[in-house]
Amino acid sequence: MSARKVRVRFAPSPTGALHIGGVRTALYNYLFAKQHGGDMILRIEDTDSQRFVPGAEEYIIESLNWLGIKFDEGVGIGGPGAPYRQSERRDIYKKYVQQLLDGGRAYIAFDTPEELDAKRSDVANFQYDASTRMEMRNSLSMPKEEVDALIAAGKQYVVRFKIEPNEDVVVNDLIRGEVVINSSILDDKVLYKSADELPTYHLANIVDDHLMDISHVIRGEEWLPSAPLHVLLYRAFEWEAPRFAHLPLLLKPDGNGKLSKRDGDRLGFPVFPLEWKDPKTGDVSSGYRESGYLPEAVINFLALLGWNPGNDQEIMSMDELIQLFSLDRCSKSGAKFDYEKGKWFNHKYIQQKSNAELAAMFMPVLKEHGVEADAEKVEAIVGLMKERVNFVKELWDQSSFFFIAPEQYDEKTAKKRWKAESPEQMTELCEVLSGIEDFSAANTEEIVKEWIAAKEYHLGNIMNAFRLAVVGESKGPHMFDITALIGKEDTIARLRKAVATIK
RNA sequence: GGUCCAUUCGUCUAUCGGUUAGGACGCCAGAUUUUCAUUCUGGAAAGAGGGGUUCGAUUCCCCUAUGGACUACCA
Repeated sequence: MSARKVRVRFAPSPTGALHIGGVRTALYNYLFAKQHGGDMILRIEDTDSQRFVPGAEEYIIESLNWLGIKFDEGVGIGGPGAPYRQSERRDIYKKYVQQLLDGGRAYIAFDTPEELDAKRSDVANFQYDASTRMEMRNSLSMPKEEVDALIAAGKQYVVRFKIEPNEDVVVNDLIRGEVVINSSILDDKVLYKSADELPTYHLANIVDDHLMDISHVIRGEEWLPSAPLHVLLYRAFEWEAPRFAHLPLLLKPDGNGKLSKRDGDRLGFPVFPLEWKDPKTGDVSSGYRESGYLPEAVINFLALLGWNPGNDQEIMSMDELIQLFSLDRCSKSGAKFDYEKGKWFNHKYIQQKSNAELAAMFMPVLKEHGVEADAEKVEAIVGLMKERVNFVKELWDQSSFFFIAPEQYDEKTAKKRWKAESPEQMTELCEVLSGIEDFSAANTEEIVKEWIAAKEYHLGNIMNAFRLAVVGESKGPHMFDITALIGKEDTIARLRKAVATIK
């Protein structure tokens, strides 16, 4: 391998929200670049003016920013290769298109899209290539004067790459090894359209990767079939081609096929990093961020979908991933998207957060429920409850009773735990509690247990009824941790209310 | 239809010719617990099929099957 400096790019098209598979591609590029001390470039491939969606570019940048995937050069940052938006590079492409034309490696074609459609429905498996191009309307089949006249008359045309047939083109893929495709199955790809004076993806991509000195092209497997075309293009320009690595696809969790936005809607999980509102339809799609995912968890989860470090380690920070990542440990086959495992990763990362950090994230949720609580109390509660949840917002379901006294009591639990003697015992318990000075968990527990022992009550019966009265159902952490947090007054009030209410 | 890529527990995957085929998620069971969770322990669960090569194939080769991607003046 050449000693070229590692430079990779993530080159999305601003046609909508960034798909989670695209995020993974960006991540692998990033990990690879950083591991080799190389550069990561963000290029926006907006050569299709038809499909441009306003806001998409900003969305992409914000998403990657949230996830901690950083760029060294590109749109929004600048750099020696600027501009990084392909629509701003028209003149550059024109020059290279002309070079191909002058060298006889490409030609001008006048066939309209309608004519081609007609031809395709007419002739089965029609392909615009060496076997058919002389029958078409182009600068190869027509006299030069006619071509010039048509152009002078303002007739729209495209420039097609002239592919020589019957040649085995070898793509050396870092993940898949040698992939050989015969050039005869390739068509004379359109490289440039006079209508909008823009190149198509293939030309723009090759020119930019060359000009930006990209050393490795790491992209989705959907590009593998066109990789030979790209190799041929590099050869036509006499440029050194970058190394290629085609990543396996992210598949639907159930059934088969590529993971799509629809699957997320259908199965109820996000396929986009951030919430996205389609400017045309107004449809809103959920995002990982809004669903309560920690960026670290999304990164870790995605990293392991198609790659592994070769041992049993699963929890890895971005820095560790950068250390451990390698293209030759990427799998070749597609990975079904396992949303359940994603949740588990989030659970793991929540456990790693400090109580203060978690409390800060929980505060807005409390506010939504109309609860005002001081940070210290929330921190303590979060510390008690975090191991039970996958998401910060689940904290509310688990711990709302800390903030709001139960309005009603779970029927099943009441039936099972509230005995005939419970009202009397709970009233007695109120007396015991009211006499306690130090209401800390340890002290309260000691005194209450002494009382239970002295009275020879059944510990389980007392505690379960106590819990029902304070929490409203049969759940929650250690009882005395709860009472210490809600305080003596509230504890007693809840007990009295339960005695008056539960039958 | 054509071309290319792929194929180990339900899912993500380990294994670079010799293993009781390992781990994780999920699932089930048990233990712990004043409840619910958590946690811990255990369990069920896999080499698509057929041919070769080899003393020996999950591993290498071929065929078949299945899945996927691509096959635009989209990326």
